Amino acid sequence: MKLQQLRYLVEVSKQGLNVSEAAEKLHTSQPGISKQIRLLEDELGVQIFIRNGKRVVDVTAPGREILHIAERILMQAQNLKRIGEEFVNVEGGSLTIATTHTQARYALPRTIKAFLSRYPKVRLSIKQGSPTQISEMVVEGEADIAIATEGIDHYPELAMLPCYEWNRSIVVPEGHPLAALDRKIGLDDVAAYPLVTYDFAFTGRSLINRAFEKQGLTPNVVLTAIDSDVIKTYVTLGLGVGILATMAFEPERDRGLVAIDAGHLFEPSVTRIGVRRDAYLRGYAFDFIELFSPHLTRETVQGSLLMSEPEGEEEE
Amino acid sequence: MKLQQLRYLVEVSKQGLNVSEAAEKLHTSQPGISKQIRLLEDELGVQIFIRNGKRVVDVTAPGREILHIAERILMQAQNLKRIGEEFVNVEGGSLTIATTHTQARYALPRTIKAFLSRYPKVRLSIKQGSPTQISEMVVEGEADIAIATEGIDHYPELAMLPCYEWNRSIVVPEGHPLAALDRKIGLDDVAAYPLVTYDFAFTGRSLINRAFEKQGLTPNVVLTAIDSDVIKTYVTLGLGVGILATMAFEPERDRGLVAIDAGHLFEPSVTRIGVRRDAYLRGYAFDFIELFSPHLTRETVQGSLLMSEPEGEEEE
DNA sequence: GTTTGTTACGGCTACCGTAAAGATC
DNA sequence: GATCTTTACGGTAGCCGTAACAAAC
Repeated sequence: MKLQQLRYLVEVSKQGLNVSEAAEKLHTSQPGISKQIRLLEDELGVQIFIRNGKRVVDVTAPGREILHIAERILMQAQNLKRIGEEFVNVEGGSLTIATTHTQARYALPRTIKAFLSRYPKVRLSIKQGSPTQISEMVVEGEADIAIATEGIDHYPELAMLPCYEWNRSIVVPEGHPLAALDRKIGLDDVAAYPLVTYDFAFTGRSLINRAFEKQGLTPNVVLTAIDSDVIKTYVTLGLGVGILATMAFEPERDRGLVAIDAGHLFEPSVTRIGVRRDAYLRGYAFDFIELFSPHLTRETVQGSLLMSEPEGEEEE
Repeated sequence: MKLQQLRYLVEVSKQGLNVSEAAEKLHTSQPGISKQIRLLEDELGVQIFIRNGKRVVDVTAPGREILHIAERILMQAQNLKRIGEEFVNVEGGSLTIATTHTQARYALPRTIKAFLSRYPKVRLSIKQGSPTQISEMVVEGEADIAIATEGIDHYPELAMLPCYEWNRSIVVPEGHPLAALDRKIGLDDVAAYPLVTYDFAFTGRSLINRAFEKQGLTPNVVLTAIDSDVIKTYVTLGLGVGILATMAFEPERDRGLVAIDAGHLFEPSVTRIGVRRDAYLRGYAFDFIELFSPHLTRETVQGSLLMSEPEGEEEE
């Protein structure tokens, strides 16, 4: 049994059982892959792929288990290389954070700044995307750490660590009737105006909808954006009332706008850090997490990684 | 990076950093091992072994982590082969139980009988040893399942699943004064006679000592044995009073002896099943566990395997 | 007919084992 | 001096890639 054979196997599965594409991705020839997979099947004594004549059409039952374990082996082989890098160059290396606009724009800058001055030699890169994209980046190994709110569950490979809770605010232009309200604002007050808020795939948008539904209100959402700056821009233009994360409102910068706390209108959201359970994290990655959320020490994080991984059956 | 290199690495470490012995164990040449380890070190960019001139004297810090992961990779490669066997021959295969005399003699026969009639093609073998030996057999992969009482903790590689609690009995020859006692037996009654009980390394012997100590009594142990049959033999000969597991007393067979329940004198002991967390268990292995302890279903066991593994630093 | 997977074959890498030399105890 | 590890070197297994063939959509 050789590691390459496992690599071939996993890649073929990843490419939708297409040997040719797998060969291209791995910069090698189809026949090589075909042969090595055959050899592995012979050695293990089981068919891994079901072939219809000469076409790979499915994975056998043992094949599914074998693929699962093969992935774990390859992941750990990766980890070996990382350990090497870690010790060769304790301070240097790279760290990739996958996150949403809101986190990148408002929550992370403080952490990033502290991290960069502590580890000037680490090449830090940030990838932006939807919560789903972010999770997949980490699952695929394209990013080391995911930071996002909601929308990230059923990935058995990921451990999700709660960082902090946050609430929402209603944002209106100065002089807007809602700003002059002399009582606590209610959902019905908000629902009376056209709304501007996050896109559906993002930051607990479903949570906002639920809050309205519960009171039998149907909000009139006239614009959905994936980032808070766009929302604020259109609120300034008078297009409607904005609902966004409280942290995304900066009084000094956002002149002309007024924020009204809406913590009592919507359930708080929880921002979480996600990492692959079986990935080897560099020392500075743990420090990054701790800088972002001080209660997540290295010990806490490593502890959570090993807890009850649901035995998820992954379907394509 | 190749699997063989990892195999070499782990074997050298196992053989006390002696490359020559590792070569012999693996039926290959020393130079081969030396070279491959060098190549791996080059590839990873770290020294794994510390060499004093030409002699391997220690493992570096990164080396320890690398060894740890390498072992896991090899274990999973083993698992791949097992999956092969499992599916080639669902009913056949082998299962090795490591256990103590008491379990093998009194607790297991019922389970074994049921198992053999269910899986007549499985080659079942039982290895006997002290709790420590048993645990090591499973850690080393020489046995699949350990069954023992106490004395098995700090092995981070093993998951220990509680099976049942049991109590002890005092065993005396017929006509012995303790048998005629008209009140509940006390520790002081027992301490008045010479005692025959388990060897120190076994079945909660320390627990017996503690019970006496707590009451300020110093028991006079005249004979320690590693199996219950020996204890009963000497009790029959009048050498002293026996303390053994209640299940080890069989009224029909042990004529001439009387058992007195001592559940109130000593804390109950818990018998546990131990398996390697990262081993792949054949389907029938799960069935064996469930036959032995019905509450340990396949789901329960697999669940426990993944729980909080303490990050143990293993020293040689 | 086009795409896709297997078989056949040749080149070449690199692994393994033997032999010898260097180092440590 | 004995044990142990590394270096040097030759044989060979096996991996890879090209080319041709076969099957499926």
